[in-house]
Amino acid sequence: MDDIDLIRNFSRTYTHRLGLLSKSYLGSGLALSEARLLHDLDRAGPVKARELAQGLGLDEGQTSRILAGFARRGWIRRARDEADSRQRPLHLTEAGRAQLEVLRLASRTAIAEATAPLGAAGLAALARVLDQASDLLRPPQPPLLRGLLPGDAGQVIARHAALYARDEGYDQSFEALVAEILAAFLTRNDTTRERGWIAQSPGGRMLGSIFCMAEGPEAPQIARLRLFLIEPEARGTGLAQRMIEACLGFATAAGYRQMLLWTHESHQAAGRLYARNGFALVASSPARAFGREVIDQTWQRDLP
Amino acid sequence: MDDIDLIRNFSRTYTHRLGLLSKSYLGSGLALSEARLLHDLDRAGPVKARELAQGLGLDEGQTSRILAGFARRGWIRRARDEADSRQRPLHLTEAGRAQLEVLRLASRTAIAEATAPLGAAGLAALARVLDQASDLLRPPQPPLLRGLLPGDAGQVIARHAALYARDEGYDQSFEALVAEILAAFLTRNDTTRERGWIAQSPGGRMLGSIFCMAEGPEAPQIARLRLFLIEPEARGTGLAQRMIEACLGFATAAGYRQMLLWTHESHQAAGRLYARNGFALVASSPARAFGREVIDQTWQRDLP
DNA sequence: CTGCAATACTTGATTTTGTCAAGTATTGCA
DNA sequence: TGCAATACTTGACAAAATCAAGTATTGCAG
Repeated sequence: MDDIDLIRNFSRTYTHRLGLLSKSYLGSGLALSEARLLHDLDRAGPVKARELAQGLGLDEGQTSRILAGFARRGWIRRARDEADSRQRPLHLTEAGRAQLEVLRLASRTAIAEATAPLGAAGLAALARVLDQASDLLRPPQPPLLRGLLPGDAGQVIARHAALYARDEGYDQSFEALVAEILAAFLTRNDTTRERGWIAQSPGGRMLGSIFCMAEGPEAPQIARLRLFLIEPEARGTGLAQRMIEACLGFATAAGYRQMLLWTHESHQAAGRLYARNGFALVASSPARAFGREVIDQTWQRDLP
Repeated sequence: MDDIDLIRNFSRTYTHRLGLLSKSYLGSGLALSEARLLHDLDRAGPVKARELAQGLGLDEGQTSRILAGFARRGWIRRARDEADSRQRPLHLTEAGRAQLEVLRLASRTAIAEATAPLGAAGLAALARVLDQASDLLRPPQPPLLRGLLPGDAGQVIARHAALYARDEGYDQSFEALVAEILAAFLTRNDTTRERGWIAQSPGGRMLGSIFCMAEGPEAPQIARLRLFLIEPEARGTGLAQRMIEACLGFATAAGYRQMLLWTHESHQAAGRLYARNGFALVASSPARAFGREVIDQTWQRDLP
């Protein structure tokens, strides 16, 4: 079962269990197309009929008839455009908004009934998962950089372990190492000298992580960039650059004079990124780590 | 935005971006209902028309007409039931299966086109997320207990941290502690004396965890049950009992004579579970931990 | 400034699909 | 034996979608 079959499979399960996709609106006397149209009318400014039709993939003729019905029922006002009187910019009236609320309640009831067997916790889990799907389906928005919340460290560990196991064949000792690094970071809790960032999509999916950590009490002027990871689907979007800038900026402000980082030769895209940001390769040595032969690299740059 | 609004929101986004729910089948000349019906006909044994109609929420009359069309095109055979000649048990023919494959390819192409803007990694992420949703929507299947895979330890940490922060207000020192415990467990990698189990749904969602760990070299006969957590939506299903049995069974087989565990007074359901499984409360003391006042409990039982 | 293509929407004709109610044949059972 | 229930079909109709042609208006090339 590949990715596309999984999606097909979901579509079937979903329409089966939540048949409301096509019917729930009958309770309020509106057809699905009418409901979708009414929903799309709910904007700040005026809308053009053609835009609506194209946005929903509806026939223009059908759209025209449905809109006529809305106007008859007083749900929309059709103005006349001063500059171009072919257009009839549409506005939802108060009555239209009220109808939209009726619709919303009907659809909520239908969903609540259809998901009743899941229980409250199951519903919450479903909502969380579907919200992530919505987030993926939306046109990509610039990610947010934020500090760590409960559970983030665990997720950073999980994603490091899963991706490095898949792409590099690392064994579980790598997951142990990452867990140790993060456990120590959280325990020190030195918020003035150390910081972690999570990149997240507007919908809350974790897209990556980066950490600035102190090298240690014996080298107070040296910071280390660690646990820099970006999810595959967020690579090549300029996010990496933003994250590294946040990290360098913090390290500089915190008074460090130098930053180190450790990576592997095989991460070539990462290497180019470090080079572009003023890092230089200062050491390189073959090593056996996490069940694999790798070539360790140490990069370094001075901070302003 | 509550759970139900998130689901509503997903429905809209999904139908908008993957409008194929209603149309893609036109490429193959079949209406949505026809496609769904054909799909549901694909079973080992014979099917009754009424079952199909009810399963899909279709009108029986409509179903009858569509099935007549299928028979005309040679996609199904309508037998006559020996015992009850009112029924006409349905079988998909080879031609019917071929048509189903045509449909499958058309729908795959449509999904591939609609998801093209996501890229391969985005598609994989979407498929992973929607597969979890399918899993939640399916009637619950008995969970699986399995060993740890890469990323599991991280997820165990994340879920402990997130749930205890939400329900008990624990701060990040708790996440650090869990990460430390797991890092040490993975590093020891003592597979004969220690083991962790992940409970997962058939679709792969993590539903819980439990670990049997050695108390330490100074007490070789004592095992400790740790990191026992069950996701809210999987509570009250008997899963906890299965997990504790797996853990006790392993500890006994590994030669331990006694098992300890540590919990808090506020976890009353857990306390009852431990009592039912032969544990006795041996110590109880107020403590300040993870930013909260709690009452620590130690439970203990002998192993056979 | 004229005429023709393009735009924004409407209307009509037709097909497709869904719905409701009545119809046939058969079974089970009091 | 007869009557309700079951399994499916058919007819009549309504709703929705589709295709094509229609009106009014605008923009712009010549």
